[in-house]
Amino acid sequence: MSDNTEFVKKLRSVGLRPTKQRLKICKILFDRKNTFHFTISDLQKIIKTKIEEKVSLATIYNTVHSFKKKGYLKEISINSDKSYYDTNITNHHHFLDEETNELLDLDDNDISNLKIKKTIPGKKIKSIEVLVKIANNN
Amino acid sequence: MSDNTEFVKKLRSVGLRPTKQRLKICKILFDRKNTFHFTISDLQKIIKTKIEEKVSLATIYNTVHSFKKKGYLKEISINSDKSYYDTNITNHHHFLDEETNELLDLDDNDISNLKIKKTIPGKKIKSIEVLVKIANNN
DNA sequence: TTACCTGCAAAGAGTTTGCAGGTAG
DNA sequence: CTACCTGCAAACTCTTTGCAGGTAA
Repeated sequence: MSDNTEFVKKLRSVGLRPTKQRLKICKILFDRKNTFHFTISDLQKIIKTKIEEKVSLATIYNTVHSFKKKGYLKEISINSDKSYYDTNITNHHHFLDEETNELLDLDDNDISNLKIKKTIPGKKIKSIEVLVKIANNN
Repeated sequence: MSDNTEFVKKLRSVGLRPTKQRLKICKILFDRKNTFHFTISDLQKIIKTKIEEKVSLATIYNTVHSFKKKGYLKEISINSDKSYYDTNITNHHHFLDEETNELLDLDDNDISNLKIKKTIPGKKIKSIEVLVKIANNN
């Protein structure tokens, strides 16, 4: 937390200079126990609320994109007007609550051994993402 | 084809009047053997190319949304700047080729019996969508 | 000092909406 | 005739880009 060394290393490893704006973004994204699902505007609101200083949209996009490229953030495949990101970069899937639009993690082993039986010549599988849409039980 | 009766019925069943613009959209969407994955702008281009007459964007959006609401089209969950739709409304999944950005159908039984072991109290599963990202084999 | 970064504002892309004239029933 | 529909353009939202001043190394 007060130890920014880890965040400085993280930023350098993606080729970004550790500026104070980026360190704040790091703190919000990575200084937490639980998985965090967010959109860019969620992140912007949190920065505005929790932190005395403003960080411009351009900087937020740029930083999030760099983390995503390096694999420190995952982009979640749901159809939405916005892009959703996830700080949980392990192999896992999602519930999407259609009522509240909330995302919930679904562990890889909460799914019976998922296997794709069809193959495409000359192509290999890069990732498998499962989205389970849920709604109220009535 | 020359028999529009089916399309007229389809349009009425979603609460839309069978206008000539909408019948053209129907012809493109539903008068085909194979599944059709498209974006609104794909559809617009096809209309412009194959059909002598112009159909406005507003009409295309409105018609596609009505079909989707009624379940005659499925929206595919991928993260993209655009929305993708699918004329295959059976239970199935997709390959997404990361090289070409093309979508390919993946039959439900091309996936080993998919089962979600985790449940959320008070919620039930509405749908399960699997997206398999593929890329060149090198 | 140099290369990179920031904030701002403008520009882009996809989608939605308001409205005046047109058409199905 | 009435309600609904069409095309157009403007408006909106999210995202990207250009640029002038600022900062890390």
